[in-house]
Amino acid sequence: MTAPPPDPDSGADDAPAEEARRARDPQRTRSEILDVATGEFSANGFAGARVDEIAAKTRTTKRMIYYYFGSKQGLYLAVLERAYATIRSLEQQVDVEHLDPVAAIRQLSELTFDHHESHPDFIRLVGIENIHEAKHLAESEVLPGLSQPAVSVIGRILDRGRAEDIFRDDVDALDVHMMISAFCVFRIANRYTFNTVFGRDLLDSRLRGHYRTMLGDMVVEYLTSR
Amino acid sequence: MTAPPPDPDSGADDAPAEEARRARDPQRTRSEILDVATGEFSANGFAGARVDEIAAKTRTTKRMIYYYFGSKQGLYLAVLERAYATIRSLEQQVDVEHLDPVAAIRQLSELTFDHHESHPDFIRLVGIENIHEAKHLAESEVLPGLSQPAVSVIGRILDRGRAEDIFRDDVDALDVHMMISAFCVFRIANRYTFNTVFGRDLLDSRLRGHYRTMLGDMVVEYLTSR
DNA sequence: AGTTGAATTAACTAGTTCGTACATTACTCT
DNA sequence: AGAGTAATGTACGAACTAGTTAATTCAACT
Repeated sequence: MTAPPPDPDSGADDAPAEEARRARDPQRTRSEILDVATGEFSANGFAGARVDEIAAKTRTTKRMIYYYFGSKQGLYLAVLERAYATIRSLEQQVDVEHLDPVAAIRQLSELTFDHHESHPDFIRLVGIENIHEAKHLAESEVLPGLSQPAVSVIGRILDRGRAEDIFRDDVDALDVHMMISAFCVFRIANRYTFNTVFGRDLLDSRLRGHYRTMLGDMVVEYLTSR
Repeated sequence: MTAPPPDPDSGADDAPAEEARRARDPQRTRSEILDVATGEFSANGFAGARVDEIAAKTRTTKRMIYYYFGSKQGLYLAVLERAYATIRSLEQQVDVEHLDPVAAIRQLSELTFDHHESHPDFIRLVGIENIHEAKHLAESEVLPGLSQPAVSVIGRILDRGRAEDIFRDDVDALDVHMMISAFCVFRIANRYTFNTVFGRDLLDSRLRGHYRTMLGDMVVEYLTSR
């Protein structure tokens, strides 16, 4: 039996007193472990990541990892959950109401493009989780209900576009989400093999603008055709 | 010092005599190891796959794996190389010359769609290799020169389409290849997390036709716009 | 038949890796 | 101040894993 885990969120009122001291700061210890673990898991996969290595890169010890997260799997799940929680804010940023449908869908595409580019760790974690057929993610209790907003934003854009009779009506919001994600994820996730096999770095900064507009064009042209 | 590895391809004339007997068949032993290893690596990742487990699922022993492939990495690379070699035949099947550009690019899209759907192992291996930043693949000596045909087929289609003035001219063959692959790969690779998060199985057989035409439409509409 | 070398098998080893038992320190509340 | 609890450090071990040593079997050739 391990000691009972502490309260995950015991008040956000972190006393700003004594910045220099670092002892006894569970909040910070927890998040520091998660930060390091995110990097290690995304770089080495679940089996490839080493608990000892994660501990070594932290200012705490391995004991703390087990104290807070119980097991390697528990830590991995916590990393996944935090990563998914981070992404949910994306779709909310789209200014759906004040843009016409075409501009809105293009903005959504570009926001997704930017977000994925700046969160490669998340994409790798998702890839790793898919190798394991999402069996860890399936056990998460905080995940459900995290995705509705993402889809409903797209749904509203589609509805408006159809009301104006400029969007095709044989796809739903999830299809569009998939289409955009596929493009953005592939560019990040398959960067290395693509470069090795075809000799082109999809993340070359000179190509960034090209691929960004290419994505927007692709989605818009597809939706407005017919 | 290990014994020198045998000739990888010493004649394909397998004597059909004595089907029942299985002793002393290096050709077969080798390929059986590769078959099992492909499954194990794609299911568990490089670090997660167990050499003992691979050996156990074969009719040979672990020593044979080291005899033929030298190391776990050597086996993994051999698996990768064989998987990539399998895929190269795809683009050759497109009937570029006898179809108009639009029909040709649609056929290519659908062939890619079908191929990826029937080779999930390959896609998972590529994903795993990307987690390791393609460092294993980079050491392959048989890989270079395997990808040109794939791209040149698309290049010829694009050229014809532009000669007829029906294709846009701000993308090259690699871009189109990327666009098609992204869609097909995402559908397979992210199947599990997508289903867990959004509750839709991208590989549901009832959705297959929908996504297949969606891909073709997407590529064609994009290329023919403007 | 006898020799040679490739193919195969079983048992072993040296090094990791996750997880824990136990001891200790800091903080909080009365 | 003192008791009780939360947080942390150290050291260790049981289980596992990649890779090896060494002995054995088989097939082909002379």
